[in-house]
Amino acid sequence: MNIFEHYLKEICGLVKKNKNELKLINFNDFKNITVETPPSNFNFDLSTNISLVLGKLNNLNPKDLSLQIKNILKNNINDFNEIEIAGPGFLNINISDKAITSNIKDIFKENDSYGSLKANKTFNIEFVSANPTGPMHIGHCRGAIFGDVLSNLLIFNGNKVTKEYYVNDYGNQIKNFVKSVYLRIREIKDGEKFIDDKDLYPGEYIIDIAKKILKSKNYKHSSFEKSYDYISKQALKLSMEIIKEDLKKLGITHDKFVSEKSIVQSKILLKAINELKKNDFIFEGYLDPPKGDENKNWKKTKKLIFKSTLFGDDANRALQKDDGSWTYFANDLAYHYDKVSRNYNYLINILGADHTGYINRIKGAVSAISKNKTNLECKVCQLVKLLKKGQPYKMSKRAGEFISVNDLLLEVDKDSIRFMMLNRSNDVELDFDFEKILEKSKENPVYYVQYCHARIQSIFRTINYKPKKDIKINKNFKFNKYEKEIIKKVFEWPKIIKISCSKYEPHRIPFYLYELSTLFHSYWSKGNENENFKFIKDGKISDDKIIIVINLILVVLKNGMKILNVSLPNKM
RNA sequence: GCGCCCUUAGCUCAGUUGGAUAGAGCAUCGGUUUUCUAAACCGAGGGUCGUAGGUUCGAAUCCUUCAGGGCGCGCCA
Repeated sequence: MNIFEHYLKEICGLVKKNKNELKLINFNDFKNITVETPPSNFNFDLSTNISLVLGKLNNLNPKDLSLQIKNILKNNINDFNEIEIAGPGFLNINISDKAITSNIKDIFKENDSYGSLKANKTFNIEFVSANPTGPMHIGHCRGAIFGDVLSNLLIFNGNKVTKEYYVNDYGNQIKNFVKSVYLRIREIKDGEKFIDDKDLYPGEYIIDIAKKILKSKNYKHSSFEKSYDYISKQALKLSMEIIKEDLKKLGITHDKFVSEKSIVQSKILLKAINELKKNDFIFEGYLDPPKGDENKNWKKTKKLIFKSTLFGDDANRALQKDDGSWTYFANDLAYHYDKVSRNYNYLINILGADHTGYINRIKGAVSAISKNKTNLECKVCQLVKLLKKGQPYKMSKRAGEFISVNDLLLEVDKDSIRFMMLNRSNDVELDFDFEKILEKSKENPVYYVQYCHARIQSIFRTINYKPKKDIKINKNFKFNKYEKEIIKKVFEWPKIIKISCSKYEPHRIPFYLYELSTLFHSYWSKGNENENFKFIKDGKISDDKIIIVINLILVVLKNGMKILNVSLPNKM
């Protein structure tokens, strides 16, 4: 039930039916014609630009056209009460109280699916994919929550979503990680002091992993080379457990974990390379040395190269290293080959800002693999600036001085973190302020929205109301202007879902919920100014339509917070 | 040098995929509680939407120029 689309259809249908009378020839499939809420200073429910768009298309004066359309609408759509022509030719419309109650009924009927468009597509969303070399830090957190909520959003909208984690358990960083664990084991067992090297991981958690490995029966203390296989297997397992634990605490789960190592060791990589070779997307040749700096390690060697410039990348990209082994990109290309073969309608990757430069080549790879059939969308989350006492915190996983998710959760609850991380567009940097997030006030949006729910539950407790599935609506309800504002806001919910889904922008949901909460708090407070607006009198609800309005708010609040996976406490 | 993102009120940011007089929060100033939760509400002031052009009935939104800030430009992952 999206009332805007519902009335848009009705209006367009009527206009088309009366095209001769209106002297309309061109329609252009009613493109660009909208029905929306007019600016608040106009006291109307709906507004359409139909005369402006069709007027231009047919070379007619929009105001004259408006006048004619107005008459047609008035005579044919019972739901419309008052219609006004405004500005350059907008039609502003008030809908009848009867129509409002009928629309409300539909919302209650849909209840926990109100807003869903029942899209029924399949998505694969890859997110987090933090290297299993240590716990998650606050920077990973944003992308993790973004990906999780985007998934929930698309699921709510009727799609099937696979939430996927690509485990980078292969390559030099892993070797260094394993070496770090080994050196810590030596330190514990043989008293050899751990010497920090810029390539190694000095963090405390490495010691914990080392201790755990030492405890296991199967560990045999030996040289690095001899113990490598066992340590790497165990260390990676333990490390992934740490990450999964962090994710769990944040309320995030994945459906599928794909190991880079397994991709490399399988035949997928060669299959992908061969197919791209066949289609002339790969050649054997030489690359220019990297621009800018004089790279002393540069060797000109012949290798396989992907033609990513065909897809708008700055340069073609190497698939093999100097020694003939595969590059990270080659592995990732194979991984995406696998994803494409799984036949999703849409692939989405959630990346950190430091991976922006990687987008063109991987999108190019997917285009080449799928022959342009599969679209990969990469959503970039900009940096999180961690502030504490006004001072920015620097995070570096390498140095072992990062703020881990675990540290963060000791001070801030999961709900606040989730809400805060989404309370910005992914395209802008996010200030994450330790002080602010602990505040219990309007400045902290999560409390404000939760408080709205707590107040509603408090009303229900006071009047001893048990939420029912069938909510009775009296057809003769006349809603006042405060109530109408709330109802109109609730009517807009499906539009929020639609645009959030189509643009992959979950941040619109917390903003919307905050605005809705503002309307509720304001409505509630009317009773402070005027006794007649009090919700409760002598332990009973003062007016039945209040039950309707707050139940409406509840429908959207619950649906919205379920998507965010943020709790709605009954008491605060 | 190149690519991506950002630039909207003093500060932090929204802005319904081109609509009408550009909106919130914080901060500032002034009000509201013998009361259903004041973790709240009401009011006031505050704007050349970075700059300069262009597209059109109409631009914060689309195109181009320039400026400022962030991130990235490996045969690392």
